[in-house]
Amino acid sequence: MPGKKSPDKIRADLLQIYQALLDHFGHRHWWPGETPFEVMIGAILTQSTNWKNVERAIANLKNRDLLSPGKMAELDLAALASLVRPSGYFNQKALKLKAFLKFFLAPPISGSIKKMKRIPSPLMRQRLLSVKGIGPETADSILLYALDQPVFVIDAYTRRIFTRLGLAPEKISYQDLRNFFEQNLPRRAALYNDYHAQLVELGKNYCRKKPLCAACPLASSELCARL
DNA sequence: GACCAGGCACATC
DNA sequence: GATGTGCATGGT
Repeated sequence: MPGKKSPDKIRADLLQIYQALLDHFGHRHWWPGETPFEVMIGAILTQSTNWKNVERAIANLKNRDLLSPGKMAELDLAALASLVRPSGYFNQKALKLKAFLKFFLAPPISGSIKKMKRIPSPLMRQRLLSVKGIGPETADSILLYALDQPVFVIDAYTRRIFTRLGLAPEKISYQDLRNFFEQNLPRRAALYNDYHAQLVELGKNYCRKKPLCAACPLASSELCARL
């Protein structure tokens, strides 16, 4: 990060932003999902999609008792696509789910979250990225929210908010922005978990393309460059 | 009816 | 490496 600010100042700002969001929204208790497997499926389904629509898709699977790796793997592609239809891009997502299930059920993971957790996080990330349909954000969401690894998830909200705050250039790469957080925050999965969740909440409610700055929880903190 | 939502793969320059 | 495009439902 190009910065006139000292590392100490950057770290203080990052923690101050988190605290302001935590005070305003309360702990977010993410990820919304009952099991690590459900979290991973949700991570794929939520790509560029409103979470409400993902919930409908997951409900379709749950209501038919199909939200399990074995049962989903047995479904034919058209049936799976039909079930996840509400989440949008349903043909693409059915293919992505199939690719992930194949990866998840095959050795060395063999359908075991424990085995997944045992694989060192950078290697696990690399393997997730090799699955068609899993990109950087989805891989990191799985690492953080399903496997409890201290990996900071970057999404469109994170980029927009930190650009607005003047803390990141607009065209910063995924990896550079992720490094910015991981190098300036204590390496704790629980912190990364709720910090990202807070940013999504902020992004959904205030820091949209048309800024709604007046009521933003960061307005009074004098952190937002738009104020 | 336009715009947006917790991306990604692929083509092209 | 940067930029453009297809994928698609459902809410505002």
